Amino acid sequence: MSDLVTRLRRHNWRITPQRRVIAETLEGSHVHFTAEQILERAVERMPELSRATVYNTLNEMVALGEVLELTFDGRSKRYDPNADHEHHHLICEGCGLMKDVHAMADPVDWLPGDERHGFTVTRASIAYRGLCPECQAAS
Amino acid sequence: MSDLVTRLRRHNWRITPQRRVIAETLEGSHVHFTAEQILERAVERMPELSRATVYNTLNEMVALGEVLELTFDGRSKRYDPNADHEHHHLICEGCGLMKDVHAMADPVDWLPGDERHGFTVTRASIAYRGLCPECQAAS
DNA sequence: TCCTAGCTTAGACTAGGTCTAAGTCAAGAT
DNA sequence: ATCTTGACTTAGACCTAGTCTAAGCTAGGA
Ligand SMILES: [Mn+2]
Ligand SMILES: [Mn+2]
Ligand SMILES: [Zn+2]
Ligand SMILES: [Zn+2]
Repeated sequence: MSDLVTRLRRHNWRITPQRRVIAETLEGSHVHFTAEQILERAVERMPELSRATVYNTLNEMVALGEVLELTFDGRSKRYDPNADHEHHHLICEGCGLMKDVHAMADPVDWLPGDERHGFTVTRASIAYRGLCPECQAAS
Repeated sequence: MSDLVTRLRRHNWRITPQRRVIAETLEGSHVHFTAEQILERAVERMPELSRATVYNTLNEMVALGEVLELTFDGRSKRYDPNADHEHHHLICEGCGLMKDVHAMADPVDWLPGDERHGFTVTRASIAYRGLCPECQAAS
């Protein structure tokens, strides 16, 4: 019983076998998988699982606010089960490696009122970029 | 003579008629266009301009560091000629409207050393999200 | 003038993601 | 227990952003 499944259950959202496998595949990892990677892994446990269900399910979990959708490169979206812990990301520009990081301040507090253009600002995420140790050595 | 063209000239990079039209199309706007929008507009001035040249040219300007590539949604990339002024973005979750904003501090300073995982951190960008005045009224 | 490297082109191609139409399933009503 | 109905799943067609290819075009240097 994964923590993500527990959180999903609270939204009286039907936990079908397919949805459970997808959620457990996401939760089991400490990385940020693409939809295709999730399909690839989930299919090992449920071979008849379809691509459409993976995409539908991920989109629903994002809509419920229990999974984050990350789009740092222009390539595939990545899915992050860690939606209940505020955090940011550190991305290697060499190899794409992505780490969770925690900043010392909430960036929303650093946006002055006259820079808000009348918006209601609900959240902010920081993308830190640099080179990981391996890519530093390689260059 | 646009400011972006002036900056590009410094990299001894051939300013062909196509590249000039693309750069001026980008520069002339205060918004964040997609490649297709740039093609659409540039073609009004140079009808034989090709899609491939627009993509090649945008990628080169990004590689030169004179244009920023923004990927906030999982859809098309957006191009920002304002690469010489450090800034962040405020995005409406309702309609996608994107505004430039300036924070009161550099987020790199808020990332403690023990959160850097051995990376060299070179830059950080903040994506603020919320609802624009129009989308607030509509909801 | 000729050569060469770089630039541009049309259009084929790829990959990520969405949509459709048909079939399956499961919770609540009877 | 069976029925009903809406929700869920499926295969595969489809869409769109972006890349690649092969051929032709340019411009600057020898
Ligand atoms: Mn994360
Ligand atoms: Mn901008
Ligand atoms: Zn790296
Ligand atoms: Zn809006």
